[in-house]
Amino acid sequence: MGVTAGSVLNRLLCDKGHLTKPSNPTTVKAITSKILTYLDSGHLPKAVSILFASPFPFQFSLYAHLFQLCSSNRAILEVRKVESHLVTFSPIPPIFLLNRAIEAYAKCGSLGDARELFEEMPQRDGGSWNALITAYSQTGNPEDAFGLFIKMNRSGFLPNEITFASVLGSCAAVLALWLSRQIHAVIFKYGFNGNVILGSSLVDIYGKCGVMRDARGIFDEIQNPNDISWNIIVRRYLEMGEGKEAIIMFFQMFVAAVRPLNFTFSNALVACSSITALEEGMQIHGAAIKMGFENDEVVLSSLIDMYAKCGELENACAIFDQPKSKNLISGTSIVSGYAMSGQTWKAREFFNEMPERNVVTWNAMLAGYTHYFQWEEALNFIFLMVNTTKNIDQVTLGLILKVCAGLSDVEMGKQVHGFIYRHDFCSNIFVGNGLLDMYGKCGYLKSAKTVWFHQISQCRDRISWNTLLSSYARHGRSELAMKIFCEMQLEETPDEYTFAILLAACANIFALEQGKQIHGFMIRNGYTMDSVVRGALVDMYSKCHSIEYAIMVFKERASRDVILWNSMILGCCHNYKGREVLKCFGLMEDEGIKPDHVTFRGVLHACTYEGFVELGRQYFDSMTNEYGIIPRLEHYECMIELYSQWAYMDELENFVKNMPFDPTVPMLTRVLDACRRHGCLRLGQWAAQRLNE
DNA sequence: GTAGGGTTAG
Repeated sequence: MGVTAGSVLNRLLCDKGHLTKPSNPTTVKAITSKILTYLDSGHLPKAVSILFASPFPFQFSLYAHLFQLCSSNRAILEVRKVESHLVTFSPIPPIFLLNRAIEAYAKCGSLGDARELFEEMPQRDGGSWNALITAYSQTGNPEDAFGLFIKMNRSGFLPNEITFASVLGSCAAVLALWLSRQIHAVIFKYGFNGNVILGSSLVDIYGKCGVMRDARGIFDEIQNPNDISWNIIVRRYLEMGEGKEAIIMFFQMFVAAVRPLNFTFSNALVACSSITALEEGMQIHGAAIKMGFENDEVVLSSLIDMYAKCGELENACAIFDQPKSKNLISGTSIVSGYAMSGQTWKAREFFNEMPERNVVTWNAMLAGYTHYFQWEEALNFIFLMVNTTKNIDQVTLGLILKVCAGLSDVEMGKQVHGFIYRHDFCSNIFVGNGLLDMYGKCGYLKSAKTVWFHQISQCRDRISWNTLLSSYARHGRSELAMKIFCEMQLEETPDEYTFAILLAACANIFALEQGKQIHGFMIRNGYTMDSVVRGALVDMYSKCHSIEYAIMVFKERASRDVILWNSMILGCCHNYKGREVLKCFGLMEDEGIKPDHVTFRGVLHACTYEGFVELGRQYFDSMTNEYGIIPRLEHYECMIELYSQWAYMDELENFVKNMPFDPTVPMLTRVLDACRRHGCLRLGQWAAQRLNE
């Protein structure tokens, strides 16, 4: 251990004999210039080591300079030497220099030295308090910083801007909203409310605490918000899920003529991805180039990710091909972009050619396979991953569990469970919920319950409850689901997702009364009926053959997206109201809503019920020709059903023999059945032969 | 001379 601040100071105070020595200008001057030479060549320890060659004090500015250099170099031993020289040879060291020493100790990570020097100082000023409060605040000791702040006030020192900034920093670290509001009031009282830094800090805290209205109010009152202030407000909107507002504020920066930081560009671009605002993203791209960010690695990576997430893979790749763009992060963005747009094959090709990958890259690829239900590929990839890299984290485990659930492979799920147990991922809520979901989807409700009580009982959240509910609902245990819902309300507020699960549970067992009760509960408790919930309601009412109620919910509000239209269309299908389906399809188009593959499933079903064979064929053709939707397996199944049921045997034969893929077993069975019923030998023989193959 | 934000990918 070196000499601590306090002990040197004590020696100084007890033994003042050598303090009366006169200074020697020539010695001091010579050593100063030697020290400066060392500093110029970057030799801080050497410079400090010759301090004691002079038994006289140096100019104060030299000490200040040395403390600053020690801080940036984290050179604790040198701080001690400089302080030692200062207090040994200056009769009364100026307070500001000792404050610098406190700051230097703190920057070097030694709160002990900082505190000791503070305690032993013969005299303190407000700056000394500030230095120590900042020291505690910046080293992650917010409680101590608050304590010192109170002590400072009691000792009769008035806090200034610096004090408030430090204390607010601690408030932000522990989200102390209530304390922040009080300090906000005091700041106002002292007239510091025009201060940009304090204003920005308050915006930061209110934003972090989720009260964006207050945050925005303060932001609007800052007279000249600077780049950091703008960065904070954009970032906070983004974090609160208000991507649109974040982008609006970003463009406001240009009106205010403040040059954005590269991080602000990055935040704004993430905001664009979050709401797939490609148009705005491209404008930001243009602005970035105009303002000279075309070689900024952070901005380039963010641009690549924005284009990839918005489905513009060509643009993303074009930027990636620029020399400054190629790195692990942007490469991972490309993999993720291809994977999550369904082009898993391209993603894999790119993945295989990457010079380096990390766990995020691997997860991005795996997420693509799971998202598109490519279980076989996912499984092979998992084996490759386990054999290639030791890096598996909670995201990987969550995805692997998703694969187990998708394949209903509970044996593999149990093995993963063992791995989770052995590698101490048990306390991770993300993994815990994944386990719960896996057992639930595999129908192992008992195991799900064990996970529930023994693994996540301490840390369960709303997602855990929803997962448990949906595993009971999926297996027709509706009454139990309702009971669990009652328990849930004791510790979590249900969300829209909860109700969608419950309504689906009711629909599955045709529990109209309970469905109505949930509907009423939501209305009484002021839940927003978003399109997911309205879809679940339409679905429940139509499955329970209360089509009038379904229509009522459907017509309630004007905003209807494709999902809600689909719910209504499938609801009509359930009630064998084929003509209504086709009517809906027309109205939907009038509203400007583009039909998707689910819509066409409903439409083709409707044509089957009503016997509109020719119309059904026209709709099927229009999918590719007019709407750009590639027919899926289920649409081919619908057409086979349509022709089979209405005995259009020539059309059936032509259709089934010209599909772009081999007919599946259920398809051939259906064809064979139709041939038997309508006496079509040739096609029947063909189907039987294909079945035997 | 002391004070604030942020690190893009799953």
